[in-house]
Amino acid sequence: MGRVSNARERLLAAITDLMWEHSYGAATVDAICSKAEVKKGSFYYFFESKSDLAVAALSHHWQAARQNIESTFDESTPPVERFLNYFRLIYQEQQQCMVQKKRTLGCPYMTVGSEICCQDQRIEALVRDILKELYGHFERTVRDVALAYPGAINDVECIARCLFNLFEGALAQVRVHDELAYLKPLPYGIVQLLGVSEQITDTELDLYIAA
Amino acid sequence: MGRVSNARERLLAAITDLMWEHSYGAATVDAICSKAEVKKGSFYYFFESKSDLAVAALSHHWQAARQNIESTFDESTPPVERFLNYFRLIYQEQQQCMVQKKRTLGCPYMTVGSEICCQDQRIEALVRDILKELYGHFERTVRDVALAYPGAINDVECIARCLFNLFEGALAQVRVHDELAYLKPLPYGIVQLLGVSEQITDTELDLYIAA
DNA sequence: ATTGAGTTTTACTAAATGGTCAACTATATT
DNA sequence: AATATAGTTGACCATTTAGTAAAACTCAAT
Repeated sequence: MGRVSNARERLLAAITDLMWEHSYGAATVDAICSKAEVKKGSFYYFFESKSDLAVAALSHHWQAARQNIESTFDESTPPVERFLNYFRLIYQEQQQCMVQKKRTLGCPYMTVGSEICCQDQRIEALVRDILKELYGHFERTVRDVALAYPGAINDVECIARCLFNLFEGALAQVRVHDELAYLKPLPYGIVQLLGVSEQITDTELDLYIAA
Repeated sequence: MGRVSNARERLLAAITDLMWEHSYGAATVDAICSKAEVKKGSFYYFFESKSDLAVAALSHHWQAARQNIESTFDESTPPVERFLNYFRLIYQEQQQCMVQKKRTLGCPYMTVGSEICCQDQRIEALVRDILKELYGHFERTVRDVALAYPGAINDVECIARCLFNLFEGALAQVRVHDELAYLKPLPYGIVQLLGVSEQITDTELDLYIAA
């Protein structure tokens, strides 16, 4: 009973956009409300605080992204390809930002996490969990590469962390410079770090970069 | 004539600390003033605006860091060692943060840049310039590695960008997780990306990681 | 000791901030 | 049609925000 509303969803979308396009600090309650076309009273009907909304929004965003990521890192795909496909996913996401927001935006979790990590403990904890879960896919996949190409990798965790850093670093660069091109070196870096550069031809790799 | 004052320097130090330890948004004029023990009137005597102070502070911080970085990347050092020494520099800096600020803080330029890149054009432009200058050292050094180990590297720029991403990614992780350990995989990643892992023994590498 | 530039201080503003509340409205169920 | 319930509204509040104005003070050189 009572009336129904999608204001909650509009608020989640609004703060996600504002945090990603600008920053958590720049996403004021007024700005969120006007973007979501929701009055402030309704804001506080659905959420206890701005920090609360941010947690819900990041969580929601991650839930949505998860499906895509899980299928990308599915074990049915050969492990090196999983990373190259994940690269393509990232590349396309940033391309879409370019079209929709006229800007590249980088990784929303890392961006918000880096801004907020000394301010809001709940957001900090959530971002850490998200990044750890994402990293988990990296480590598992590197382990599969180690099985597929014996001798190529001697320290799985070390290589997995390097790959993760490579991705996050590239996304940070892309955001700051607003330049998609900063992603292009990734496929080369991936095969080099995985020690499989001899197993994969340059033309195979170019398919991913051109994407 | 007139008196001399170090209030300007105290303000530079205060905003640098606040931006790095928290964020640009969290560094309010009042917070800066109280940290610097300077009254607001004096603030606006020395700087036109908060954004002005931020530009001056980042610039000042970079000028100070530059000397250390330039000597680390000096051509008198063998090129692979330059990267490993730069890693050590970074590691020690973060270690120092841990002692002085009870927290790791990551890369101040990337952190501020990522927060502010869609808000303040002057800060954005400055951060881009700083990051580009730092990247320049990477590219030059990779070029020297390519000369020293012929055949190891076929695309200098690509590898240089990957190394830079690796560093910045690791620093972002270190900041978000407040964990120095996230830096440890870097030396392995460096030699792997440079394709010189066969030229360098694991024990040699461990010297850098243990540092 | 006077000068005058350099610096500090206090008190102020106008706008923006996060947040509250009681009254109101729409709607699904009975 | 009545009613309970879910959602909406706009006016309001205290606080914090960046920034201003100008008087008061301090010190080095004359």
